[in-house]
Amino acid sequence: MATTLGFRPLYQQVYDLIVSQISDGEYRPGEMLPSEQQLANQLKVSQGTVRKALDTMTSEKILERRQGKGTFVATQTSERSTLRFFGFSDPDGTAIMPQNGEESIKRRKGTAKELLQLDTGGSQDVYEIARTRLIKNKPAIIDKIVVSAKSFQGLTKRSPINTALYTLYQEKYGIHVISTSDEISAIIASKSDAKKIGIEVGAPLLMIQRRTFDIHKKCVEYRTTKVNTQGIIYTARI
Amino acid sequence: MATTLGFRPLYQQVYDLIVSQISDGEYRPGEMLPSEQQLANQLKVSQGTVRKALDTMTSEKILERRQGKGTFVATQTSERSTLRFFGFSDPDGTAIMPQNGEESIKRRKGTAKELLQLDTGGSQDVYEIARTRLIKNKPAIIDKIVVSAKSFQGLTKRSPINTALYTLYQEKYGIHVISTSDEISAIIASKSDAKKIGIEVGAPLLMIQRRTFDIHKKCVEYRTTKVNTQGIIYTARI
DNA sequence: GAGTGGTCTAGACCACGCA
DNA sequence: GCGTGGTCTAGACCACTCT
Repeated sequence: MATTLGFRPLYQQVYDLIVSQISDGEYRPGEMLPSEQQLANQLKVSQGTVRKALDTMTSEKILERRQGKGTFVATQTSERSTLRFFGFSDPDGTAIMPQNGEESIKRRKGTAKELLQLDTGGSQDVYEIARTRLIKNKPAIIDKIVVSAKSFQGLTKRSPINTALYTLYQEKYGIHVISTSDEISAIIASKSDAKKIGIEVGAPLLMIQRRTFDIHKKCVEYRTTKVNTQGIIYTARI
Repeated sequence: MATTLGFRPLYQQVYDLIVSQISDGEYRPGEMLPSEQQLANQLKVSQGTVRKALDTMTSEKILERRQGKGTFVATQTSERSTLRFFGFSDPDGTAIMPQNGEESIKRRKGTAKELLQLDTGGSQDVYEIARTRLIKNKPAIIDKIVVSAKSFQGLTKRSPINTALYTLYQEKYGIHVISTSDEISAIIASKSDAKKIGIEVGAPLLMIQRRTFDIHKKCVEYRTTKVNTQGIIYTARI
């Protein structure tokens, strides 16, 4: 069955296998997986063991299960991808979907800090996406997004990026985002910040430094977001 | 076993029962629950069904299970209670534990907004705890904490509060905190803010408006925290 | 009616903690 | 060595979806 050393429970082995099949593209987003019974037969384990693996993946939002239909690889719809972890809302609580504004992408050497945060797999080059985003048609958010150039070949050619970024990562680069970690602070708008989103120098901005992790717990994106929180609220739920 | 209408799965009924026993004080924090087998016999369900309920409660941090020992009602240690949901850290990532500074508690009528957010059960009175907290012996955090007076009888007499608040809620008022929801924005320090934590008027502050929920998903606390993020970072993980 | 996931059971064996 | 939780199995029946 397994050597005692380095033993992993069967259901975790099943979990690992299916995760790697998803990240290898054997099962694509939206696609239906074989039924529990079929998987159990293929893998020579009981249905209960398969279920435990699938249930874990469901709670991690990697899969979606629908009674009477089947088990599906989760898709990142554009709404979900932005709001999935943390999102913006009106003071009255209704969710806000920022629209994309100006955007530029360039390739450059990563700074020491960026390479420390990102899991580049040895490569030194990164893409930097700079963009503004609009709330109610007014610029309110400044994003600087850094990703490994190695993992995102040809990203500059995709500009302007019209879909949500996490959707792009998934569909074009096979990167399945499952978690984020945010560091949040308050800063004063610099001259260039103020110009980009039409506020005075010295106005308060929320700064969010986010690391984004894929299905393998690898850090695939390092993002700095600055938000003018006049009339907007950043929400975190747990 | 159950009428088709209003049916709840057995494991959810078990879950509900144990949750209410914990909140009624039949099982106290730190106490050991009966074994799976004993519970199964008492409740006339299979061990697997009990396990599913206990596993859910474990993932919600209501219980802790230790192989070979037993299942225990979770306790809020003072470190965990502050850092459990979101916490403060140095720019280099090490966690910071703020110390309590000045504190005052008063009883008053709740504002419309507070009564809307809080689950007061009809009562109009609230306690407001105003306090500052120190980072590296310097005032850096301003808290305003509002709770229902009905649920927290005699709170003024407990001042100054030396333990972590969530620990107090649990030990003295039988309120078991299990989740929070934060709204975050950036503001400019007012004159009174500036005075309290020794910064200039107009400096940027992070403002966190938090609702805290107990084991019954009831909102038991509405808290406004203002943080001077010079040299401190507020961290959120998901 | 056939196929899917959802619930529930009964029983086996393993790994851990402790006396 | 005993009691605990952790893993795994095999099989039953239910509820939902689609044809």
